[in-house]
Amino acid sequence: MNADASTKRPGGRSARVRAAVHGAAVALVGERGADQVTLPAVAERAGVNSSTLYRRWGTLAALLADVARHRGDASAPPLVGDLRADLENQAVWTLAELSRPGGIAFFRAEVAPDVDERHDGLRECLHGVSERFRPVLDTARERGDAPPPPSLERVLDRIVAPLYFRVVFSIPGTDEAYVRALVAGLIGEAPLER
Amino acid sequence: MNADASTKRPGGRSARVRAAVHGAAVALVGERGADQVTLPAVAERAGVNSSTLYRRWGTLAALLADVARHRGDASAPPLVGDLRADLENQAVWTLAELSRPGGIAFFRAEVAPDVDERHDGLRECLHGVSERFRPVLDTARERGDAPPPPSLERVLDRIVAPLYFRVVFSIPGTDEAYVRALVAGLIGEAPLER
DNA sequence: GCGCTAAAGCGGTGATCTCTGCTTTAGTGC
DNA sequence: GCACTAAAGCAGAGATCACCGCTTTAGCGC
Repeated sequence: MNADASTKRPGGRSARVRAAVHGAAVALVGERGADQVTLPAVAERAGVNSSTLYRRWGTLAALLADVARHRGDASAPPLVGDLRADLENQAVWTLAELSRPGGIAFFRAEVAPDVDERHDGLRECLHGVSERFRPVLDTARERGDAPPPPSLERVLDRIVAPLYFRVVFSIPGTDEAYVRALVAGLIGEAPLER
Repeated sequence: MNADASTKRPGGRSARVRAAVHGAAVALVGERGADQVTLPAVAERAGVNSSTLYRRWGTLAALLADVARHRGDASAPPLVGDLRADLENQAVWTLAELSRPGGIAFFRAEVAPDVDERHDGLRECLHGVSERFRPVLDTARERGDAPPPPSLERVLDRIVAPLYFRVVFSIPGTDEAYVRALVAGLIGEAPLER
């Protein structure tokens, strides 16, 4: 569970192993699905001894959760200062992240861990999503936008939830245009009725 | 894979075994979580030999998908002929079904099966949800309701998706009142702003 | 360079799972 | 009732996984 890159010895080897393992995990989950992946399999693909994985991560769920956490760090789009644009950007990025090979698999992994840790994984995942949208709404409110921005809860219901739902069920037509329609439906001047 | 109750010999014993296995699966998933359940464990709880499970279902995912399919058959609420009431009833029932112990676990099981069958499981699950709401909209349309009912896609986005999302992330306050607010937000005369 | 030590590698062990050939039980049609 | 056979039970083999003591490697501070 402690898998901070910055714990004790972040130098060469640990970091290399970490990177190799993360890469192998992403690859395997992408091509087999999270259910068909085991720690030994990841270890072999990464060219690393499996005992290392058991020591550093303990369980597959913990490893996948770790991967998910550090996935797409520092790639989130910046705020531009316009509510509609920012909502669209964050939503499009969220959609893209979910749609990446194994995207939902990692989402599921974070949701899935053993019953004890399940709640933590869930909270963390939801927190991550929320924190991507909260600044958007906060700055809009501080800016004093004409119609005050919707609540975070509403954004989750009207934008994030449909995205997750549609990606999980791979409903066709879930693209950028659809995201824009969702945003438009939420903050008014809905152009196209879907 | 083929697990129709009505294949070759639906008589006494097969049906009993089937029921025992389904019950054991529900119990175990409910108390341990789907990840901690194995076919031998289900077999033992059901008082059935594990080879039977391997022969009839093959994999845990297939078993759970089978259970999910036959879960809550014939318990869905009837149509009363009023769009709002019917939407609310179906949505409340869906929420209740998802919230049952292991509810999301079974949802996930249907979503999860090995990559080959994943698409089938997904399609079937989505189809099941859709078919609960489609009649509601169809009858409303045939009835010639004043504002025509929303599209099925819209119902999925605005009602079903938030429910799934909130149950998966166990967001508090996801109850009957919330469902009514969702419906109200969709078909107009939204009473309470959330 | 040189020790120090965190972390990775190696090998092995017990437990569990998955699957299969054969036997036995018990519905179903006559 | 009685034969027929689908389906369940039994037992065991092979594979894999989870885990752990010990050894070896290689960053890091001096």
